[in-house]
Amino acid sequence: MKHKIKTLIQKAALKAHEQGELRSSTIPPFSVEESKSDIHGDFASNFAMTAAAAQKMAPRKIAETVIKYLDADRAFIAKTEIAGPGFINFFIRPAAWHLILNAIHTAGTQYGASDIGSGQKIQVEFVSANPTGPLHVGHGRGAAVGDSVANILSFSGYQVEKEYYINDSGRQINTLGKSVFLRYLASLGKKTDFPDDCYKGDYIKDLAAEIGLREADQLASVDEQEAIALCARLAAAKIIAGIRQDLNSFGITFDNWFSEQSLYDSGKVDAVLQNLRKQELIYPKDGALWFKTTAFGDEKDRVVVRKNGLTTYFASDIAYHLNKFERGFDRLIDVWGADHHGYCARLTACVEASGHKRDQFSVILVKLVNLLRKGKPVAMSTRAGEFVTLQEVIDEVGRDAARFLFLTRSYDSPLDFDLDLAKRQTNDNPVYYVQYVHARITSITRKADKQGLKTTDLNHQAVSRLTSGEEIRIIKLLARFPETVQHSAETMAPHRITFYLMELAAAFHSYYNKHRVLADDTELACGRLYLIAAVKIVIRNGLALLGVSAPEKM
RNA sequence: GCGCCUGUAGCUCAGUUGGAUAGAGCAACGGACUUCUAAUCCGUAGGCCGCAGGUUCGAAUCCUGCCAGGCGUACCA
Repeated sequence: MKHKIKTLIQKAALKAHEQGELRSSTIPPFSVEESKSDIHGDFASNFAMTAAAAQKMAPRKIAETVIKYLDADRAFIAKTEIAGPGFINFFIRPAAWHLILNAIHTAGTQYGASDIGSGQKIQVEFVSANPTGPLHVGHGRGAAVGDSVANILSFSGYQVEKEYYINDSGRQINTLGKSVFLRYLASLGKKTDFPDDCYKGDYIKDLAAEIGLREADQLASVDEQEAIALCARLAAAKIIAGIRQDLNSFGITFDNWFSEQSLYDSGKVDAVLQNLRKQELIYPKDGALWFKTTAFGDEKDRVVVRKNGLTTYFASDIAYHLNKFERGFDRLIDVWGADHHGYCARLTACVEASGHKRDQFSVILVKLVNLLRKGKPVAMSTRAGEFVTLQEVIDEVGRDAARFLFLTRSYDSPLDFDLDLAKRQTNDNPVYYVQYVHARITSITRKADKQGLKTTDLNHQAVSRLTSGEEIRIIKLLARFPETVQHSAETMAPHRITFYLMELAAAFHSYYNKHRVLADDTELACGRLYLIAAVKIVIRNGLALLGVSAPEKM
């Protein structure tokens, strides 16, 4: 509808110029926005103001001229007005709004979808928690954001693949093996020191017991280093299986699980380093090898191979991201915790060094989750074994509530997750407010079915009865859904969907309390049923993008 | 010190990429269930959009400088 009005204005301006009433034929960038207040109509354009400089005319005068030549379809636009400094306000006829409902019913589950991605292959990598312990609440936020972003992009015409990167190589995995092995020895009654840098959680003891039970012979027959390596391998596999299960119960599945170790095994890391060395982007200094990331805007160069000959995490990360491009992705999105933001510049550098464009790689930095208990912060540390797992939260708060809660603010903003609040006040959670709309509508249509009333057949006569302010307001909101999704895709911001749904839910609940859907007047009832069925479609589509269910009953 | 992010109602946060009178949810107060699900609704109250300049028809939004907070600033991941 906005687009339609925009074209009307452009045509009018050109026509006015032909008739000599406007000096210039240039059309400056201008906008058509929804009016905030009904007094200003349904849409407003700032064309006259932005054109003032080029036309050397007063904005209100330009507005007058444009309106004079506006070839407005009278079935569409009821009237136009000039207001304030030169806004052109458009008042849309209800009949024009009614057409939206038909479009929603026709599109169904696809209402809100678009092809702005035009089939581009895009990869979203998220969670990627180290396999050294179960997922905790903090990971939950990244999981909710990543999955939702993937949903939204896919709905917007991108070809999306979701990937989990497993850091199954390097020091922390060795530490894991050591922790498990030491707990195993302790369980045999051998006295051992348990160093501070080892993982102290109870889950380590469980792993040790399990691995000990199954691999006792093997562990006894090899030396300590091999035993640790064996423990590491088995424990990591076990933990990954657990993580996969936790994510499943959070409603999240990945298209691909990518192993860091596989990059070493296939020689990809070495190959990439050699390649960069040929390009003279890697140089030796102080006994280590450095990547010249400063050539691409990083503040200092970064080590890829340490003095002791071991590669850094960054080295395998370079190989990993280049490998992503080799797999044919046009764009890469990484979802990271905000505490990793120091990493952005160097990874962007390696993307550019490999001949790709800077904007083909973006990082979503999700701010920290502050876990609170009775309003007081809870310290969390995987190493110390002090954390509340994601699974615990899902069990106590519920999957839908948890996912919705994680998406109730921009990821740029830190999130307080009060356990007691989330557990105790489940009824106050906004997710129920939105889901309740879906359940209510289902309940009404169920009753209508019994009365033999049709809810999904288009009846122009009935729909034309939808003239109340509340009804038009709801239709306007429904009309805004597709652009909300697109905007959310462009900015990779799922919380826009969340806020949109809360607004739509508010409009519906308010309407419900004021007007009776199953009115005595059968024709009116049919019109209203057609309307609320459209609301149901949009609520369902929106919740689906967030990974939240739309219940038939509550 | 430098870099990134954040400062909006008592609290937690939105704010349609620069638009008209800045919005929600909690919390507070007062109302609405013989009627489609009260997990709901209606009303009242609450503001120097951190501060100071600048850009222009117009700024919470863009620029500069301060102030406050968070995170980062490894041959850790």
